[in-house]
Amino acid sequence: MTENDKLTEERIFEAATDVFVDKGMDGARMQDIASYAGINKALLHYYFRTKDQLFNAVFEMIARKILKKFAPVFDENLTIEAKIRFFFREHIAFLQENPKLPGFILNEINRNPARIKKLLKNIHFEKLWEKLYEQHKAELDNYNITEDTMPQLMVSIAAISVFPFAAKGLIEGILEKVGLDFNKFIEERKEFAAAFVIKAIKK
Amino acid sequence: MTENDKLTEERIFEAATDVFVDKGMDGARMQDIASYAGINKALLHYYFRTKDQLFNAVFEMIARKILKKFAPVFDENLTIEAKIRFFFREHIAFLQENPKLPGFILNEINRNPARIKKLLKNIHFEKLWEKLYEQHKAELDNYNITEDTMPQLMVSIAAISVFPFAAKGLIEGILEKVGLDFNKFIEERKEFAAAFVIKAIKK
DNA sequence: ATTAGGTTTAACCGAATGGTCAAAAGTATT
DNA sequence: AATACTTTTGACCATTCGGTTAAACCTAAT
Repeated sequence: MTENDKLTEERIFEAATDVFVDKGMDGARMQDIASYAGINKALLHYYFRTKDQLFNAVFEMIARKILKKFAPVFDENLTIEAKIRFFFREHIAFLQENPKLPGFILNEINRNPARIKKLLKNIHFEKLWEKLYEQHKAELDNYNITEDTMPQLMVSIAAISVFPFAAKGLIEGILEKVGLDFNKFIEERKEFAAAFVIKAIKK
Repeated sequence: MTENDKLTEERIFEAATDVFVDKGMDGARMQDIASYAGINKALLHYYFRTKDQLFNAVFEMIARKILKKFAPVFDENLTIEAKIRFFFREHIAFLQENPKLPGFILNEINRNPARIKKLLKNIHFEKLWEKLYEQHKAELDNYNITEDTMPQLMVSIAAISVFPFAAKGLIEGILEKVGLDFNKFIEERKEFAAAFVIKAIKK
């Protein structure tokens, strides 16, 4: 029973994840999720009372998954440059396996900015900030990184990693027209991005 | 009459633009657009037969508007560095006035990747490419730009400019938590981004 | 004043959608 | 086998939504 339970609920959850990520909250249909999970629509409401509830469960799971991917940046004991290389390699690899996540997340943040504030509440950026600073204090003399430009740098790094996936349709289209392959472009990007950023910040 | 015509149709179009950009195709409601334009819902269908037709009109207008903003990069007679500075200054300024466009465009591209291919059909990237190369042939010795890395560079530049707006809700939330203001962050970004990219590509 | 044209509206329609319900089916306990 | 409980289903409901229609309204020409 409890075994079968888990199976059904899990099947629903996975189906919901697929459909929501693909169509977004507004575009997703409960019937689609049910069909995709191979069950009756009423059973959806039996396990997750409303569409909102189901969506929230999916969204939170995905958000947690993503935040987890960022964590190593603050933990790993590496030099600045090694960390940058590590980040792009791991993060882009993650996005290669989940190429639709950026578009989904960005869109849903736009649709409901309040939700994200709730998620951010439990993260103490000042602490992470200080931790990061402590880790690399000695190195910083060799780089053009100040307290002012740090947020700019972080956003730029995120942008360089995430944007190609958020704009996949567009970039894929353009690359195709000049005879290039999106997947190869992404594969090369892991190295390019790291070198690019390192060069930009080095004194 | 024809004066009033223009006024009504224009009012509808502007209302539709606002609502579509805000809610996306799936989230937008014809009734909302009608109310926003101060007219009856039936009148919407009188001027634009279907929701799809209205949406396509809005989308194409916006796409054209954006592409126009990119054009100067290929025309202006400036050095590479001046062009990069010019681009970030102008493009970010444009996004400051239209902060919701990136999210809208990216989301709709995801929803219907076929549409973008149709739009790209009329743009000949190979020609723009060559034109750009001709313009800066003499300068290129001073920069680490090759045929291989050119697409990576272009995407990175776009990413650095567009991403903060596409992820506005998220970035705003994080900046707030460390006592920073999004608008100021963006204002400073014009200069930072240019310096960052120039430093990254300089030999 | 009447006619003819486009413009605007209220009322309505059918399909789709999120959600409910009562009954059926399945399972475990006694 | 009977009982009690959970899971699953088909049928159904209320509302929302894109879209239609016929009539009212407005304006200009005759």
